[in-house]
Amino acid sequence: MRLTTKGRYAVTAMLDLAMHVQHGPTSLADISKRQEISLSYLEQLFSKLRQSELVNSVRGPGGGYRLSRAADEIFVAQIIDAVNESIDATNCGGSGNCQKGKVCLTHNLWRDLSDQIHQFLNSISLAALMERHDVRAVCTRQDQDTLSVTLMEADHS
Amino acid sequence: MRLTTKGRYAVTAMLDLAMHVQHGPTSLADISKRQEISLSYLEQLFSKLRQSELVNSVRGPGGGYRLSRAADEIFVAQIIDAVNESIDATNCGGSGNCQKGKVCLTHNLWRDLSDQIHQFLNSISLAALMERHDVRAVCTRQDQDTLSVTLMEADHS
DNA sequence: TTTATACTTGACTGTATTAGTGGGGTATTT
DNA sequence: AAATACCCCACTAATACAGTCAAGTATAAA
Repeated sequence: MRLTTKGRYAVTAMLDLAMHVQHGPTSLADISKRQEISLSYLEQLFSKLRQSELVNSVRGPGGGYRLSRAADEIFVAQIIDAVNESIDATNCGGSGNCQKGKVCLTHNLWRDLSDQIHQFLNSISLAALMERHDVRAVCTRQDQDTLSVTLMEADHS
Repeated sequence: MRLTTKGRYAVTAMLDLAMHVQHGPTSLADISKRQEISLSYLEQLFSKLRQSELVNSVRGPGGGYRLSRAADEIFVAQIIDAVNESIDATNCGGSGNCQKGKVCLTHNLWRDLSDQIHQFLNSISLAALMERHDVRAVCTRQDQDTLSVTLMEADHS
């Protein structure tokens, strides 16, 4: 099992998308600035998120990505799954053939752990995250930070 | 966060140790046979388990390892910790400086997840695992398998 | 119709960690 | 003394992450 920057980036980006629905489609460039994630890397992640039908894309100027369904119908576990971070903690991938076709000594422990984590992450929707005060505060801060950066860039040109 | 073969091996080996206390110290060679873990790799893991004072070693013939305290005082989380598999799911290691010294958009989500996992793994002792029927069944199977292997080897010589 | 925007795809690279190997030790019992 | 088993260090192959680069295609606006 692995939970690394990859899955964290994916969830962060999806939450960013959810927090900016009111401005129409969100470009990866915007997400990249706000969340400080490499644009090219975001492209890879969104390719997978699109394949899993978690987002829709709109091409051309003013385009970007949109959530493919309501924020209360998208759960953290689905996002992590989409970018291929397995939540499974067993060695055998849950099949139970860890030792010569039979279960190993600790198979059920890892199965229980996997269930626990999955249950937790599957109980949290993007909508639930959006309602959190800490999330709203960070979002406001990020919007102001990137706004002032944009103004400074305009100033220089 | 990472939970791989490394942590699984460590827990499995510790449980094996716990299940064979009645025969005195358990050699790594025995664990290696029963659990199908490379002996050299086990040595590395037990070096760390020893540093964390989870096991004691007895040198010389008939020697091996022993749990350093009762099985109901050793918890799965401690074992995984001992071999350096971090249970922390945040990017910042829990410090909260993920984005320019402040928290990132999803920091608290990962903190909550880490708490959840830690709570779960810290609630399970080796003693609790030993009582499980599935664990006892696998243990019996392994003892018989390695016993017959030993007999066959004696037969050939 | 041109042009800029922004998505799309694929190949490629550096780095870190895991998982495992191998060889030399040292301590202790028989 | 010889066998056992811990102890320690250096090394390797494979894998996956994280990121880069480059060449496209689709579309809206000018």
